[in-house]
Amino acid sequence: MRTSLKDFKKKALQNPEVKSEYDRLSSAYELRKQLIKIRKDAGFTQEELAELLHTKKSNVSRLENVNSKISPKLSTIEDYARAVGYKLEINFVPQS
Amino acid sequence: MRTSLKDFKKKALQNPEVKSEYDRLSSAYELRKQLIKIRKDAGFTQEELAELLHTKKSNVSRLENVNSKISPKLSTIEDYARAVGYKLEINFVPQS
DNA sequence: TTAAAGGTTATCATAAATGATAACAATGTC
DNA sequence: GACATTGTTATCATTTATGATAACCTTTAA
Repeated sequence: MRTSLKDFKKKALQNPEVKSEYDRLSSAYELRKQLIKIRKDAGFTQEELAELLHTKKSNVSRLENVNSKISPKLSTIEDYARAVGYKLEINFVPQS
Repeated sequence: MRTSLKDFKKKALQNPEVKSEYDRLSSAYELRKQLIKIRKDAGFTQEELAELLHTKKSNVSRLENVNSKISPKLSTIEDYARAVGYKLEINFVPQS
């Protein structure tokens, strides 16, 4: 990232509105990266996982896709995690 | 509003318990208990929080209600948490 | 260069979460 | 008692996630 762009990002994040949006998007991004990671660590393809979840690979792809506009249900994430041998741990941490 | 959000945040960060070990939950039941806890800690009624979330108190009640059969969207929980001064942290932990 | 495997995208139908309204219960205060 | 405040429950409308199907892209290996 070039310096000017970095500066812009830094400045933009000082705007509370922009920052909250950034936090939301980045957390959604992180979530999907984690989903993909635990699936691959478990050795499943999307299609195999889809079968475990009684659904189709296209739906698994949509869930994992970073560009997706959806906000999944909590149970969907829980089911996904359980199918690949994980469980969800949710913490509420004070905003700083 | 009884307690301003700013006052709450300040107080929360000074509290060692809140700062060092945040609230953990594993089940939907504990999730809802935590939702109620962070709302009350922030000094909001359901109606006040509903207004912050641009919704109605009955919907907040439904979300918090332990007997509720719904599995909320991730964004709903995130919005709720942010409105009372928290953010969500989600971890995938291996099933034991 | 083919085919197969893994993943993506578009679309539509359905199920379920959420929004809104109203009536009600519980609780405390005067 | 009457009253306001807070939270609950039921219901219906609307929005949205999810299910299903099909076509497509990308990579890899034969």
